[in-house]
Amino acid sequence: MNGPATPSGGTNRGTAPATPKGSARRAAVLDAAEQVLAESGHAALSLRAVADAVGIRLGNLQYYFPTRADLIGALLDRVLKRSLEKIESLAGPAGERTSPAPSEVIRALLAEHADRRLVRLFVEVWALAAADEAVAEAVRGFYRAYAELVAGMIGQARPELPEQTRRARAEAFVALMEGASLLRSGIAGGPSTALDAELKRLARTLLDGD
Amino acid sequence: MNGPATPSGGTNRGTAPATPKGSARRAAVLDAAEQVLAESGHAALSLRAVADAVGIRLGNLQYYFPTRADLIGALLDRVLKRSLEKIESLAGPAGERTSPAPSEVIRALLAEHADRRLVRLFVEVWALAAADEAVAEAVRGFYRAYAELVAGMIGQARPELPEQTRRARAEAFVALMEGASLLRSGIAGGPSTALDAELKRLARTLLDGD
DNA sequence: TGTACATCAGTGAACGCGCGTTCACTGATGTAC
DNA sequence: TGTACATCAGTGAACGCGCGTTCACTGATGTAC
Repeated sequence: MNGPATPSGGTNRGTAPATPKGSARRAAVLDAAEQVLAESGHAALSLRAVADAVGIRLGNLQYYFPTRADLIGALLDRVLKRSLEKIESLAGPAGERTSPAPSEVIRALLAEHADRRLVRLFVEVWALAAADEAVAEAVRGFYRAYAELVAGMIGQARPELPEQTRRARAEAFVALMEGASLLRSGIAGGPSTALDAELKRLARTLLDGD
Repeated sequence: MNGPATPSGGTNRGTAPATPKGSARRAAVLDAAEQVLAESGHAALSLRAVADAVGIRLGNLQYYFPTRADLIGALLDRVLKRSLEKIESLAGPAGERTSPAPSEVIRALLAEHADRRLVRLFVEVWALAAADEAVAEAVRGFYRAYAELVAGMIGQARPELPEQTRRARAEAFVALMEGASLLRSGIAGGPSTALDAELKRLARTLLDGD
């Protein structure tokens, strides 16, 4: 406690890591945080719990994420970015006509949230958004981009539809999928092949119907 | 601290109140807890915060709800019970043919979750369910009953449909409505009359279409 | 109408605990000369 | 190839705080006789 005087701590705390090891650690911390969030909810997402899960010390975790808000913010960014990339890879780039068939996209999206961990993660994200306007803005951005991609798909199948109709159908499609994730994941109901068939039928009429 | 010996505290702690005043207080506590949960999320739902909101002391609140789990459990029961009663009053009793027209039911349900406070409450309930299997069971029970009511309505409009189809359609209807609440409430998107129209169209095909 | 007593409702203080955050420090790694 | 130095990564302890819970107690209200 009475060693040589130092400047005010490290010089790079909380910024992007400059080293392979550093960025791997950072990713490992986010992985563990995701796990805790999906399994136990954000009330249980303490810095100590995450540090334990990674196997590092609290102070070390804070080298990467100085505050809890930093950790949650980075986690949120990564979850939304990853999910959007996944959807992009399923649907094809927004403006192009390289997409797979609608029924294939629907099947893939439904398969995506057979992953209960992912669904729970999103439910937590919704709850965070409900209580924090900054989070809500990020979440709305995600769903805007998601709907945009779906609207692009609809435009390929039914190019004569007016822009506004495509948009509305795309949003209804997203609503159906997100609601379905609740019903199919064990939170609000269990899996059911009859429901899946009905969802596919309905989703198809939204993508290329009428 | 050295007064006369007493038995182990009060005799009725945590059970149903026996007095008009008592049950009014109990309801006021639950009202305040709902408010805190909807506005700030369940991480902010502390016994002290609720007691402050009601204007009573912590110890007094604990006369009605000895533990946090008691409070959250009672809150959850009341929210689900109320919502189901509301849906019942909109759809008419399960077995009878006194229901209003499908389009009217859809309109009323969509109007219901124009109430952002209610939507946020449900998002918190989903998050609680995601992290607690006992809560999840109660939530699934609610959605089972909700879907049952919808299946009954479908049965009135399309009595020739097999039971399983009615059920699947009812679940898809519920999924659509719950997803729509996210998209329309500011959590995952904003209100849109074009989306509303699309949702109504889609919901009608589920209730009496084909 | 009065009195004794049980129950209901409410008070106030203390407890131990886990939390986010701050801080001084140390060891490992890279880089300039 | 060696050395000096800056930066990166990690350690360990302490802090003040709000939390759920426990507890002994008091005042208000109802009820039996």
